[in-house]
Amino acid sequence: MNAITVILPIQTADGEFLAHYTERGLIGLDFPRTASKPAKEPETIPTAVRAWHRITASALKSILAGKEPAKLPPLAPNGTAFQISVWAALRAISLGNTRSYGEIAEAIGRPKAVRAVGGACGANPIPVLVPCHRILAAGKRIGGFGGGMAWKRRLLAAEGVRV
DNA sequence: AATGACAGTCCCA
DNA sequence: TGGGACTGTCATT
Repeated sequence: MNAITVILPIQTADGEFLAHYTERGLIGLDFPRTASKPAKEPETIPTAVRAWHRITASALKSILAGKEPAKLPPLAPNGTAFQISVWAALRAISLGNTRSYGEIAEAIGRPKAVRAVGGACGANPIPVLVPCHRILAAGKRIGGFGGGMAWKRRLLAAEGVRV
């Protein structure tokens, strides 16, 4: 495996996100940092990555504006088999809808691994596009969020979700 | 190799 | 309202 990695910035009204790519697709998306570091751009950015990045930027801005993105880049997050299955289940949730941690656990065939689903959500390397923010605790309580509760509330508000 | 902590949930008192 | 069991992953010991 070639193991190229490209990190490209995305400017939004909420700050500068950083998108991480390998030759397989998007592997990570960082929330804006308080201490902003410069994005690392190699001399030669593969043509495919440029194309993916346009799609990523468009999709990110769409969701922040509360609109379902027309298209997503190839998503290739690294993780355990359990985490991959959780993230796949998250992607099936459309904008403006929510699930509970328990519902995700059931959907992947591990109904008792509710706690672990929370862990997998927290480990999600591609927040927003892989909608970990659409997972609420039982009874529509807000639950937690790795990127900070402010972001979870911000994203849910954009999608018109009330908790 | 074992333990503790965690973005949860159900059960039973 | 509160404590215990259950579960996958990671940091720490």
